[in-house]
Amino acid sequence: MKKVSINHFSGDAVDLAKFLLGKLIEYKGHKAMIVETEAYKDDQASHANKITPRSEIMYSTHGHVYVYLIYGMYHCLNFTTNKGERGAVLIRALEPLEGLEEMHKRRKTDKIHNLCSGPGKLCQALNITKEINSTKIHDKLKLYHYKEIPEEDIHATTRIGITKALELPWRFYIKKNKFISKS
DNA sequence: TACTGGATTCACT
DNA sequence: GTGAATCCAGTAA
Repeated sequence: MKKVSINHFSGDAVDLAKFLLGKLIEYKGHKAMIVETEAYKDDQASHANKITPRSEIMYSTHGHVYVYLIYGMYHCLNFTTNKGERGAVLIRALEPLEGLEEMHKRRKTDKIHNLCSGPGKLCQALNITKEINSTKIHDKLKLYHYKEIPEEDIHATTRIGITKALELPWRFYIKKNKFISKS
């Protein structure tokens, strides 16, 4: 399998969000395909809106892993992008491929579609924690080309920005994929 | 130093 | 459909 080049992470977050669909994540012996993503850049509701020690990585790097804790209980996996500008792509759902037994154990469920169908769920299933925050892609978490997703199979949704009349962020998912999140 | 609230999930009704 | 769990980054003082 061919590694995804870091060069892909120097462009716009929206482009990257779309590009990442169908790519394969390998981490700690687990393999899973990305089926749902969300792009963040100028949205007031996102960490990308302001430079802080936590979000600094989104300004200063591209092609890095950005993991943070939400609601005190769940981790969210992001990739930084947009060289020279703020931006990140949140991974919202995965299709599990290998390492399912451990995923079931961690998630405490026997339903396969409940393993990685949400940002918090997939981090729990793959044991992704802040331990890999700010590491480079391919350093600990690896990313490979896996499946080409035709344009017509990609669904894009928008959300109106909180204070700006911008349609941000852009959420992308693979149509008819049973592993996408419900929300 | 203290307070506030969130890029979520799950149990319960 | 609603609310609780839970903790730390960000902010104000």
